[in-house]
Amino acid sequence: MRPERVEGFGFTPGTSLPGRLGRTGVIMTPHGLIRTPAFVAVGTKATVKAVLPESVAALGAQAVLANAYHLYLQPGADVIDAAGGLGRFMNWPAPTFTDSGGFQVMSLGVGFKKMLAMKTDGLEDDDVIAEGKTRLAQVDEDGVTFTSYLDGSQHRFTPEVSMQIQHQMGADIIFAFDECTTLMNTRDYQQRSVARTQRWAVRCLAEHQRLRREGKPPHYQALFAVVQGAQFENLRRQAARDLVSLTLEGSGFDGYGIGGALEKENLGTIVRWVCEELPEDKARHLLGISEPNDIFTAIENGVDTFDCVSPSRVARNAAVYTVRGRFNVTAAACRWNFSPIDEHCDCYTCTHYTRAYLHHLFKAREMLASTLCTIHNERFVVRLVDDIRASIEAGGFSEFKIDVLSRYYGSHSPLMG
RNA sequence: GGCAGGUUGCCCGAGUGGCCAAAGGGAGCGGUCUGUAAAAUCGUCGGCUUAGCCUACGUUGGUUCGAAUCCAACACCUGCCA
Repeated sequence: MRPERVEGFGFTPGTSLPGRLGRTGVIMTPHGLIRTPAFVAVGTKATVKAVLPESVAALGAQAVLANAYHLYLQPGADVIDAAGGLGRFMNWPAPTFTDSGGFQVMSLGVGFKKMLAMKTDGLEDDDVIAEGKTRLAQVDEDGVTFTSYLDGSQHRFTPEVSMQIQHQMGADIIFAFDECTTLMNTRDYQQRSVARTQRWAVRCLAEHQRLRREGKPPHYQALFAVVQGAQFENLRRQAARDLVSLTLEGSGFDGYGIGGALEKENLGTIVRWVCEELPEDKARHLLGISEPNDIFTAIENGVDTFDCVSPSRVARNAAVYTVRGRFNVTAAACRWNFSPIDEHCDCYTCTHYTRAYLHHLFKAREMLASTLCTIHNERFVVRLVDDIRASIEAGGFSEFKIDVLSRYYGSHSPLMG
């Protein structure tokens, strides 16, 4: 597929969901269009793990999101710059995003998921760290000190550094450097953190504009601010309003990201609070979401694009999506099952391989297992979002949502074929 | 023929009188994963009527309150000597 070449950047809303914030639209980037809602595949280290770019394109992904922190550590933003930018470097001709490293403030700072599910009572914010983990990120007002997970060396990220790195790597859409907090942090900390993320946003915008003015930009890079505020309505709304009203030299952010601690039950509510404050003519990206129910919830509450590591990570660990729910192909029930993962799926994997074969590949620890299951899972999510877009345009979103979710979360086991 | 070492749960392998249904791996079985320190990680893993009982550490017999652990014989396996 040849991406359409466009000069600037922009977002044009299309069909709206009656009475709701959800809509279709088109994001224009120098490397082509993104028809929204859209799922953006994650390729943290400039590769969607285990899959060729041609396959990523073939499964319908419109854009790829890489990570500034990871690529800064390895191979270095200068290498990517010399290669002609992120897209050229990784042989991905379509639109690209880079995340700022803000998520790593949390993931390297406190550890991960187990922690997020734990009780927070009696813990000071500084105690919030996973057992047995070493804190690899330390936040202060000016920025973050990272300890490289690769070699232990110390690195300093500030809003300015993140902008410089992301400009050097040249993705079409870049994110402001934010602090991603967890649900475990106290309300007081969340409040101080959002305020700091706002101050960082100002610095990001200023540095972004300076770099655009003084640098030699290969093309227009769009800067998205990130709305934080955890589960608190006033923090979320205020954060969104502050970012929307922020302009320097007459221009502000090109779009908005929604990030941070999201209670699963309140995902829709939180997204709605934020999107109600955001202008209609700017794109909204929800960071890190991909479960089917979350996708519907996010879209109907105003999100245009989102990304998530889950489809690919889970695929490498043998879990696959079907219209009737998720299952692990390592399950014994797959050993003699010669049907595809999902009869309804049109992906390369489902049209060529059986559950029994994938089961075998995982048991034998063959790399192709990861490749094939990633192709399937990414296709599953991309297609779901494509179908949601079509249902909005056709006026049948609600029916489609009920239909999909009742089958996906219904009692029929996907292992039964 | 002689001397020495060995035989442990599906597999490998610790354990040399009670805290041993037996460490640790692996396999098997099941789960988890939401801006990727992830080809990671957790649980389970003899049976049952499961705070208890039964069956188990090559086989048979013995010592002992008590044996995978000590003794004897036998069966196989591995070295070295003839």
